[in-house]
Amino acid sequence: MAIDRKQLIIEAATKSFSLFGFKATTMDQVAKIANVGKGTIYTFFKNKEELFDEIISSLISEMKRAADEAMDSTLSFHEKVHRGLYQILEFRLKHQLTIKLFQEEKEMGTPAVMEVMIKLEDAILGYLKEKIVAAIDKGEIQECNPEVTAFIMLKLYVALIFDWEKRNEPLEKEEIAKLFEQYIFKGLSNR
Amino acid sequence: MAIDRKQLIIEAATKSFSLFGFKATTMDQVAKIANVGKGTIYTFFKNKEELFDEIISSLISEMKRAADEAMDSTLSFHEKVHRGLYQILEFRLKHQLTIKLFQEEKEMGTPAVMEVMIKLEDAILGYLKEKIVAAIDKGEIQECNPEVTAFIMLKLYVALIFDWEKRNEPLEKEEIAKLFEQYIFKGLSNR
DNA sequence: AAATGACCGAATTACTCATTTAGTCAATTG
DNA sequence: CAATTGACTAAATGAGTAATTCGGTCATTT
Repeated sequence: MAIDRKQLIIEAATKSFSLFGFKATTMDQVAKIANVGKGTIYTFFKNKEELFDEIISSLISEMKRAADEAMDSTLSFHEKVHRGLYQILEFRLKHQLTIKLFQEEKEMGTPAVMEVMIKLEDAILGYLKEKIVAAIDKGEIQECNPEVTAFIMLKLYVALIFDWEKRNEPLEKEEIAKLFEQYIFKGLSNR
Repeated sequence: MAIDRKQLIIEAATKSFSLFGFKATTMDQVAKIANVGKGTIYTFFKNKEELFDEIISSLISEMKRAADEAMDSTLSFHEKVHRGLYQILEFRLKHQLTIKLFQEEKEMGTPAVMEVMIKLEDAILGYLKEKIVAAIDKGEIQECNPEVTAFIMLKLYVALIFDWEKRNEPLEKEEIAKLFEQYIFKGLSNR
């Protein structure tokens, strides 16, 4: 079969979004990098935003997979959540595309980027919520509101990883796990 | 004695900062509202920022006073922190000036405003830290790092009061107290 | 001595117009 | 003839610039 043009376009766009962000990426540029006529892009994607969305959807899958891989079923719930969340947030910290988008969100407030960041947060919250519900069912943790609990866990992690080091020495991964246990978990655990 | 020009200037500036924010407030405007020549302002304050700083310093005192008033010594540490923090954040939510500055911080990133918001956060953290150290000394709570604990408490409260309601029904004061107890306190308390 | 407001240079804003861009579609290709 | 293309268009952008505004000063007034 001939080269997969759709894949070429996705790869080109990913590269360009990672390098220049959403706004500064032009469709002409994507077409050029992909070695494809601009019109071809529009046979696969309705518009620039849809192309962007498709890329973000894969990113979300990739994140979930990374989080799942960081856990294993022998771990306690508390260790699972710590490793999963840490993995996701580290992913955010290391991945070119997420770094660029994070920056574009706060520096320029590009609407399409804002939207996508909400989607990303929702995906993380949904993922967390799933784990929490499962843990409640198994009696690993107390009854609690899964939405609020997921929200609090995420906020705490973001605060410890991103916000704390704005004004202090960064915390080690182990310290974060310990703090998480001390503040959240000892209050949640059945034992 | 004649009218207190310094006080007039402070009142005029507070009014204008509250109404238009820091950047959009002109010294001519402050002078006009205060019924004072512009030059007079500069006999009391080195520049616009110093005038702003003095106003913020009183604001911080006012906040601390409000927090202190919301507590009484018969309360448990957990109730004290809840009431104090809630008071401070509600203050932020209701006070014209803080609302305007909060908005100016994220929408325009005015440097002078950013600086002052850091100062405000530091004041809250310092205040909290004091209460935490006292509680540790009295054996009311476990040993813990007071800086990190203050930081986590503030972040949790801000998340529950400001961030949660961006995408959900606002939480009642009682719910917030309960969540705070459930997630933070049960893990901290000696009993 | 205290207060003032006209004045100044720097910074910001309003505006304009040439350029760029997202998306279309008639022509082209294999 | 289905897939691909890039010239084309209307809309958005932003560089350049003229005009205004602003923070701060200081000679004058009270």
